[in-house]
Amino acid sequence: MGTQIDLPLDQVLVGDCIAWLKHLPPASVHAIFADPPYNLQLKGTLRRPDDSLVDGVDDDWDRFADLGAYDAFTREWLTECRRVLRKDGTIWVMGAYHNVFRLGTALQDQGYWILNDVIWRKSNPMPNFRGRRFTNAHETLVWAARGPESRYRFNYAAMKALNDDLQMRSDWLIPLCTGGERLRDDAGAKLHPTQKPEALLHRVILACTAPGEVILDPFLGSGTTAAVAKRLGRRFIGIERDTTYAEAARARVAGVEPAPEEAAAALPSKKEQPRIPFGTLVERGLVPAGTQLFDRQKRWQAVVGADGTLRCGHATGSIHKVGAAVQEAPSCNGWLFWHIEQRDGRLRVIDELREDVLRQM
Amino acid sequence: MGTQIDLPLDQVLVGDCIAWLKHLPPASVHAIFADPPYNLQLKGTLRRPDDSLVDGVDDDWDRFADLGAYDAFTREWLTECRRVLRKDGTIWVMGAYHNVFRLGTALQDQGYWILNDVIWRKSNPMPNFRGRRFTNAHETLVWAARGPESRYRFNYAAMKALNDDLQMRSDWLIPLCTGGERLRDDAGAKLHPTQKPEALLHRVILACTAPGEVILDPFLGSGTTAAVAKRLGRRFIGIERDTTYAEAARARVAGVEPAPEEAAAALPSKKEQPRIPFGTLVERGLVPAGTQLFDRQKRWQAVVGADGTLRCGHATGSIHKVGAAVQEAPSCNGWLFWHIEQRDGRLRVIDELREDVLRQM
DNA sequence: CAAGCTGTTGAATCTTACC
DNA sequence: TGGTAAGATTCAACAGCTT
Repeated sequence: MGTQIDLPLDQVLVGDCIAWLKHLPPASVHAIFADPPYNLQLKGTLRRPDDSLVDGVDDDWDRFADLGAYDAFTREWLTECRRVLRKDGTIWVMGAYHNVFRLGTALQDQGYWILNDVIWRKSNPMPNFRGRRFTNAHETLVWAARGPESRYRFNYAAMKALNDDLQMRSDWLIPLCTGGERLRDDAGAKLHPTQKPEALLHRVILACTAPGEVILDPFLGSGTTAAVAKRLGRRFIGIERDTTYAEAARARVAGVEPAPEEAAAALPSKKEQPRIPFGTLVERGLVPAGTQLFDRQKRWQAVVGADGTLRCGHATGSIHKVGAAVQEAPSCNGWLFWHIEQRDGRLRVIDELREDVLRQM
Repeated sequence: MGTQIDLPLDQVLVGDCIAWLKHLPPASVHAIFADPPYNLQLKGTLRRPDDSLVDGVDDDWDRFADLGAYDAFTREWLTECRRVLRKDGTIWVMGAYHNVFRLGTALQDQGYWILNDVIWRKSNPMPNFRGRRFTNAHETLVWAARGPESRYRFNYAAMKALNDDLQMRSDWLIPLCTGGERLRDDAGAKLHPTQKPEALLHRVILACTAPGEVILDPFLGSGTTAAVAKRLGRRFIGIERDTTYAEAARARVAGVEPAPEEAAAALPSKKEQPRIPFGTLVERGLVPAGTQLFDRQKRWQAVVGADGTLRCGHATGSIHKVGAAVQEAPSCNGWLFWHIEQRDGRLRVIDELREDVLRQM
């Protein structure tokens, strides 16, 4: 523990993270959280359907000449991180599909031992405005030990408590950082383009550190890691090369009140009520494509498509839309309107099938 | 399309996938789904998937040699896949944290263009018995085009329909393959250690192929890809080196009943429907020359010319150009902006007239 | 005050057909 | 091949205002 005396604890260091890391003593921090540039490679502009402009990440710090340059940068800071990490420490590295495969490969190549890949599922992601891909609704965190033999810390009980006494899974549902939590400049614009939600860091820090231990963030940005660390009674070392961000992080941390020691345990988790689209019943074979559906009096019949749409004469669309169309009604709850014919000839309302699926989950 | 005659369609090919891929003509398949082995073995050879390797590591294994051998194998079959893939085709590659970073990096290095990483969230994952990690509750699918300029297929409307008229997200909740769907041997043991659920392949195939197109699976295993392809009216090519699995897959496919043709077709998007110029409505008398058009709030009005142009003050041109001009917007979809006044005085959007014409064709 | 309506926004690799 | 024009495309959360 003597080396900790030399550590710049609870400080925001301004400058290049690789240079700063080289100044830190070896095997000195218990955990690292790194949210490096993603190398998004955006081209042109993107507009929403209402013609408003999307404010994409086009900052200089996210531009690299090519994948090779990005890999070289990644391997350099990861090498220094591994030197600085204690033998029993763990590292979190975060990214999206643009860069996360480079990050994971570099971690493995350097001898880190991956423990989990954790999915941050965004409850409110930005949609895909042009309809050319799936909504990119998540980011990935790779959690790794220093090596395969590491006796790392995992606060299993705390994670289970945080998840209503169920084992914490590798997929986490957490909203974007918006509203009052989002730092803003004097003009009311977001201060940092990619500020992470405190809930995410709360879970990360609680999972792999004990109170008083040191967590290092080489890309501190707006200071979420430092703020949550202080609130949870951990020590932090933050490195940030942009002076504006670093200043904002310092001010933010200064305003944080550490939680009472006994309260640093758990926040209530929001229980998730899964929504079952009709298409799910089709995919799972409960209502195969081609099945005929009927209303209760068998006045109408419709055919199920592989994509979960119904077709009845000219009407095509969701179970609700087609139900409304055939009745010439303004709206219709298709779950209660449509039925399948069972083997014994009796009708069964499809809402009961949905309940079967819900029970399985 | 002539090359398709040479393709071994709807067959299960037994043998090494790289050798078989080299025999297939270039640019011949519309989509590829690959669920490769993620085991590494000593001396660089690979064996088939086996649950036992997750944590057990041999003492004398050389980590670099093993990762290198896995990478070499990955790059070899991905190279052949890229040759066989049509210019506008897409590939799905699936893995877990042990191997998916190698897969994604290899894809990018070979020029593939990642479109999404999709998370298969398991509703019923195996718990982590020792409580040393988060429950590993997901696997990752990487979806990629052949290159950044590819004009790939994405059945956006079908995916949206499958999800109750909300954009399909990158996280999919699907149960493990269990119960009656799981293939078993005579002793009742599972036939294949990693049989994928049909619901997963249903969504994959529906997202990126049209009926009649060809999907290739170089690691067919128990044949889920082939079975779902047949049921959805797609053609398949399956490669599997284990004769037991290959035989089981053949028998499984033979028992599959294809869905009716109209059910297998995905909901066509507007882009895929034949284009109706606005002038057609004028020609056919649905919107006679001289008709006045209004926006929804009747803030502007325009007069229809005999050539299908609009005139509104100084602005003259297509319905789109004039719509954009009066709003001073960068662009405008005139079909949804302009309305005609009906006899009862109510407004009707001209897009509905276009749909009437489409139905008559 | 509650309920409802409007406008804004978030790590974005976001079009295609025709000439 | 490139240039131009047609026309397709959004979800959840929050803030601020009206009813």
